[in-house]
Amino acid sequence: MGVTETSHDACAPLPEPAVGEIRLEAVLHALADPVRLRIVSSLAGCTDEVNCLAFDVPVAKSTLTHHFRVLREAGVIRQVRRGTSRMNSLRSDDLAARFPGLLDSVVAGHRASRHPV
Amino acid sequence: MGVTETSHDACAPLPEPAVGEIRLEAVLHALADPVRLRIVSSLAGCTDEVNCLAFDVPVAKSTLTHHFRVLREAGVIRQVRRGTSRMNSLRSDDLAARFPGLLDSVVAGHRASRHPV
DNA sequence: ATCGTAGTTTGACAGGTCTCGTAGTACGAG
DNA sequence: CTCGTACTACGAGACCTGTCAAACTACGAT
Repeated sequence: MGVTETSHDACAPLPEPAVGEIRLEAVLHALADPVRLRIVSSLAGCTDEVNCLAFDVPVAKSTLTHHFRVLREAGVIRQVRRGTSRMNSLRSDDLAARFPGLLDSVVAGHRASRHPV
Repeated sequence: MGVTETSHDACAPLPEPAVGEIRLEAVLHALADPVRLRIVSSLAGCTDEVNCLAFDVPVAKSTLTHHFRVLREAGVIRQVRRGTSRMNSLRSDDLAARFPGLLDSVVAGHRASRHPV
C-alpha cells in the first residue's frame, strides 16, 4: 500500500504562502528583528539547506522555532522535513519575483552595518 | 537683540539620526507598519514637502504624530518647522547612500501590491 | 526496545506598539 | 489681544511580540 507517500509526505515543505500571497508588510516585519535578520543573512550566504540549530544566535530552542515560523509564514524562507531535522532555505526567487531588489538590499545593508572586521 | 536666530532656529530640522547612525532594523521596523508605509509611499510620490495632516490615513492626529516621530527617529523622513506646520520630506539620498536600493524596492513593492486600479 | 537528537507546543511573563481622547503649546491672522 | 490652526504631550487601554522553561512528539541509531 502506498499510504506513506500520500498521507504525510515527509519531504513536503511546511505551510507557506504562495508567491502571490506574500505581503510586503509581513516581509518587512519579519526582517525587522535582529535574530531573524541574522538568520536570513546567514541563509543568504550558504547556497544549500541548513537545519534550525546550526545558527549561532543566543536564544533558546523554542524561541528559534518561533522565529523560523515567522519567517516561513511571511514567505521569506522554506522549511522541509528531512529526518529529524528541518532544512531551511531562502525563497530568494519568489521574493525577487514579487519585490525585486528588496532582499538583496536588506542583506547587503545588514552585512555592511556589521562592519567587516 | 538677535536672540531669535541663535536660541531656537525656526527652520532647523527636528532631531534625527545622522546618515551614519541610521540602523537597518529601525528602518525596516518603521516601514513595516501599514500607516507609515502609506505615508512613505505618498512622500515618495510628490517631490516637495508635505505637512502632517495632508495624508488621508484613517487615524487620529495624535496617532499621526506618533508615526511621524517613528519615521523621523528611524532616519526615514526629515521634519522642518514652517510656521505652524511641520513639513515632511523623505531622506531618499541618505537612505540610498546607506542602504542602496532599499527604499526604492519597498516603495515599488507597495505600489505594486496596491493592485493598480 | 531503548536512547538520543531535533524540533514543537504550551503557558507564562516583561515589554513594546498602536490606538485614542483630552489637554496643552506655538504660531499666524484678524 | 483674541481666535483658529497645526501639532505635541500625556495618560490609558488593548493587543502583539520576544523570551524562556518544561513537557511533549518524531525520527534515527544502537
